[in-house]
Amino acid sequence: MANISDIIEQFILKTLGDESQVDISRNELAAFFRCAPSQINYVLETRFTLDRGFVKESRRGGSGYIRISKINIDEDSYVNNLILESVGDELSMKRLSQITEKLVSEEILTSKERALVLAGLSDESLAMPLTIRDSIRARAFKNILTNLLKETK
Amino acid sequence: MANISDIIEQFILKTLGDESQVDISRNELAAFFRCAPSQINYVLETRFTLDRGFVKESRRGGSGYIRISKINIDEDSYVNNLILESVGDELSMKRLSQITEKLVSEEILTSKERALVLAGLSDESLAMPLTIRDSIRARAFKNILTNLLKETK
DNA sequence: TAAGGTTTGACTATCTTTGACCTTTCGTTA
DNA sequence: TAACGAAAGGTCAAAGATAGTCAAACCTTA
Repeated sequence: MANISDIIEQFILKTLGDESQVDISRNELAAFFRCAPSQINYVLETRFTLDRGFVKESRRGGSGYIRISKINIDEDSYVNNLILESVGDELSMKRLSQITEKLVSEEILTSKERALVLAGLSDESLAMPLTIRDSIRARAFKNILTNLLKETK
Repeated sequence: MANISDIIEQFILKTLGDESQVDISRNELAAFFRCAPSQINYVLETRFTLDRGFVKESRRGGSGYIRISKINIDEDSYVNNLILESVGDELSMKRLSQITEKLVSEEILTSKERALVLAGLSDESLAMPLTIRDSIRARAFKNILTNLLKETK
């Protein structure tokens, strides 16, 4: 963990703290970390994703900014939305990892439960052609989520 | 015992020492031992296997790494035995249900965790030909159990 | 000397960093 | 008030940095 992207990610998370949103200046941040401004976009794209529970808005021009907000969720409707829309017909391991990360932070899953899900639906577990792996994973994960809704009640 | 693979194996074991995990850099190690980088993969594949109690993760790109973790293979002989012997190469839903029931009664799994596993590995989740479904399920379940050992540690 | 383990290298996949060029917004000035 | 320029942020592709895969060549050993 010595690459600049991880460091910037940590910095932003720390800046966020318990707040639900934070405004940053792309150029200032880039200057502070002595990196290309587009590096900031890269960090935002790869780490502050919707799957991890972040939403971004921004504005250009004088006094422009990038605002990062944590989404706050109603448990059932969040899980419902995952099942009905967000997950879709194919699910990569990477997305699964991010989504379950968010579920843990919302205490919908424990981290042990997350680990079980990740292990059970890993590429290694689903030893089959790439073409169908992601669709099996999507289906299995949606089944798990459906089960979760049942449990809650 | 003078081949480079054995030497690298010893080196990694020594680096691990009492720690439960260690991160290595494939290229650095290869350079240090003046061997092809893929030699490192060979050593990991043949010597740091699940059966011997190791789990690996890795990341590519800038500041990539290979992380090797020891799992607690002797301590939970019941789970370990399931992995190595009882589950086998094929696993029906019925048998999975029985085994996980037992795991719940042994308090190795909570009933919610059991429900997640059953949902994720159900026939419906694993929508594929019967001929391979049970073998995929066996493999996935063994991965889950292995992970359980990792958590325990 | 056949079988199986080891070594190597070419090719591939993934993640990160950088820079050139594009677009939007705002304030100023003719 | 339209035009312009400065001050943001956005996009994209190339280059760099790692790790993974696979098969051929090589070596050891029963």
